[in-house]
Amino acid sequence: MYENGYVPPILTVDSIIFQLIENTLNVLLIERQREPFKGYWALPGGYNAAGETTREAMSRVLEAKGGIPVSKLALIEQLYTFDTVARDPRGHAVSVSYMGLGRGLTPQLGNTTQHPRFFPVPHLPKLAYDHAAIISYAHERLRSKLEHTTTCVALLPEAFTLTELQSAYEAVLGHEFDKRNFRKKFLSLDMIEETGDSRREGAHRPARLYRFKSKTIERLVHNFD
Amino acid sequence: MYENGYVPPILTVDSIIFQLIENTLNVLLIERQREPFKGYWALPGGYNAAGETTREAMSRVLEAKGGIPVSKLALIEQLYTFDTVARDPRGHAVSVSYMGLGRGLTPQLGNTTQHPRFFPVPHLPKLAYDHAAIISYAHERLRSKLEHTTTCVALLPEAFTLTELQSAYEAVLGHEFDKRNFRKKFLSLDMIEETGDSRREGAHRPARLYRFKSKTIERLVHNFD
DNA sequence: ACAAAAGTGTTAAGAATACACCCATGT
DNA sequence: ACATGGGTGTATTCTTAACACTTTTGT
Repeated sequence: MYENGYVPPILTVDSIIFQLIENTLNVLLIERQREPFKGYWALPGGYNAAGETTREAMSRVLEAKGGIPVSKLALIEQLYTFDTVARDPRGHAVSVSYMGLGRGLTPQLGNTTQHPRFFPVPHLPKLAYDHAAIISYAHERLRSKLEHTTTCVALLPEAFTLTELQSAYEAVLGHEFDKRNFRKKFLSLDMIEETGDSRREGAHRPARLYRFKSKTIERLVHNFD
Repeated sequence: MYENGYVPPILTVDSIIFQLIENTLNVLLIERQREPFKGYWALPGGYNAAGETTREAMSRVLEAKGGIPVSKLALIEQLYTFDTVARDPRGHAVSVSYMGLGRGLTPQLGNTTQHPRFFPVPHLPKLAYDHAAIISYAHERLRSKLEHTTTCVALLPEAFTLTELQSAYEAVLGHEFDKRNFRKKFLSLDMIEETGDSRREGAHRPARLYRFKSKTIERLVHNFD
């Protein structure tokens, strides 16, 4: 295959796709149809063949097994490369993982038999391989991105209320904020603006809608934590 | 090689080794002996064969081409996986990069013909491939680690003066600190302690020596920047 | 005595925290 | 009229930033 005796290791990709559902952070999993870990849940992943970039492989695998077209994601970022032991029966493999963020994602089950589903991160099913560790690594990275940057553009709809914004932070960071302090601080960062509209829903005062001034992810002057 | 037609891409590893020399951040480079980029300087890197973890491959290559035994490094951390184009004449390759930190490192030229040398980051020679971009990515990561953690344990000797500590920060972050504020803040973090000794050198008052209370890298309560 | 780096405190401005009530709407 | 979530201000504490002189040593 390659001249002069060089044999590369098996290369795989994994995707960790997060979205918020009902103020909770959720992650996309598929059900393993085969041993090892038959009946366990796993991150959508698969082989990376020669001639394919890791990002291409990730897109292909995510769509084929996870039922999510990569074009629906608002952010994709390479996470870490794991030297996975025992992932492949053929031996040692190297796995490049990507984190993806979006909102309103629903897996298209069309041609997959892998039952892709979003699970709330606080209540994950039994996980194959070291995927529990990978998810918590990804969650940690997401936490850190939220603290330092405007990453939540990728988790929220274009127009959102301050309460939704605060809930997104609370869901990812796992603790609550004081409403007045949160609003004062976020508004002082000068990264969001009112759309002018408001949203009526339920028997209470309508909420003003905001949008991010920039759709790209920016570094914050003062961090949240 | 592998059954059922799967052919993995070429996998390589690269190492970005930093150390401080005379209050300047330096990086280890080797001179390319062959085309492409013959005569340019490059990060020590090489092939990762099947059956070898990326970290093992990185250790092997760093010692063979860079003349630095990995045991001399105080910290090794995976940095990023680049889908390198045109790194290998045989086509698309995937390269896992590692950042290493140490002090007092001197390349052992024994069996290498690659002239490994440390170059000050502000004055790099002409670089092969996209290695200039990789070095600045690594530098950015190092900056961020220094701001948030006690990563400079890996850059300083066990006992160091506060002036040395401050110089390390200044060399990596690229800007100066006020001496009184820096000392006050660092001491208030409660992560270093006096050794009890001091160091006389030159025609001036001797400097007290300090050590980190923990040799592992800890998160700081308040950041530097 | 002088040159050179080590060491040291105070003040002012800005940021973070703690905390409780009124507002606009639907039923 | 009441229930529901939206919206707002102040006082205190902590952190940061700006700033200059004295100490100890070697020559």
